[in-house]
Amino acid sequence: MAATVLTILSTSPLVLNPSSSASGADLAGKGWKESLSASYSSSTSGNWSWDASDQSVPSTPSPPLSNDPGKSFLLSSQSDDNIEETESTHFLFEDPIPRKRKNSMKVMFKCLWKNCEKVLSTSSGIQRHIRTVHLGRNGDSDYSDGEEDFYYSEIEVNMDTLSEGLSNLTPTSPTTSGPAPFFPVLTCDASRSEPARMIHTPLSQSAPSALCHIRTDHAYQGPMTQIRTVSIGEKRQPVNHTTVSKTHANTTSNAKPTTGTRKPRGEAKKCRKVYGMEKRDLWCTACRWKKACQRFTD
DNA sequence: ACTGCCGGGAA
DNA sequence: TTCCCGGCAGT
Repeated sequence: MAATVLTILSTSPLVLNPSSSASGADLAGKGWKESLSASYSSSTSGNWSWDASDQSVPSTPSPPLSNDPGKSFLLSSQSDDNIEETESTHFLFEDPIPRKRKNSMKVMFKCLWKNCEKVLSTSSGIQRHIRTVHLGRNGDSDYSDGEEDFYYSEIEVNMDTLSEGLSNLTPTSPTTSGPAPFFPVLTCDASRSEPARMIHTPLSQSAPSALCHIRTDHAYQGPMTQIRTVSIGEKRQPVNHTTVSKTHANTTSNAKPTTGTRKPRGEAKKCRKVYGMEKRDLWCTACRWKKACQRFTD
């Protein structure tokens, strides 16, 4: 039974949903996921959850950018027939664990139950969700026989592309209008053949090239589930936007101990790396002279 | 090994 | 001033 469900889900998650527009509708009626994901941007915790089954159909065109967090919060607290939701909002404002900032990958837990692609931020949350909603167990008891493990998988969602949209305005293509035709600009549109899909969360909107990597840790789910290594978007270095705080911390704590002032080395690709030695004439002059790059500054 | 670039030198 | 490179340091 479980294997069947998993097989169906893992092989054709996209095929399932469009046909189930009716069953998706009652899920969509709750309208909580949008508000939650909307408030994601105002918080670092990222404990949002959304329903990935396609209710993003044009009939619910709620403008994703116009959500103001306050209203969203009201909405989400209003439709709280769900324990997970209150828990999510709880975490949203508590943020007990400082998350690693570095490459802002968020680990989420996705329910694999048929027609329920609920995503929660904690394993206990998803376990409880499965226990109560799908397995029909008592939600109060934390007793778990481990069966829930069959019905969810751990996924990683990359967030830094959110700021990548902003970085379009800034340095990658600087004022010198450097010829940067070598950037692999969005080579993977395959997974986005259906534009309407991407509308329903602000996350996916602001992060069009989000790298979404799904994996599972349950070996007994068989090889089928491992296929879900969907990489939406080119793995590009987020140029420039995270470096500021890092270098700042560096200079304040450690004021040039022994050697001279050596900059911590920015993480932006410079001319040499971008164009390569063979196209050295495309480098900026500074790079040609082995000076600090002027085109791709940090 | 590769990369970024400081320090210094030649033209 | 422009151009180049040795060599150091970070990755």
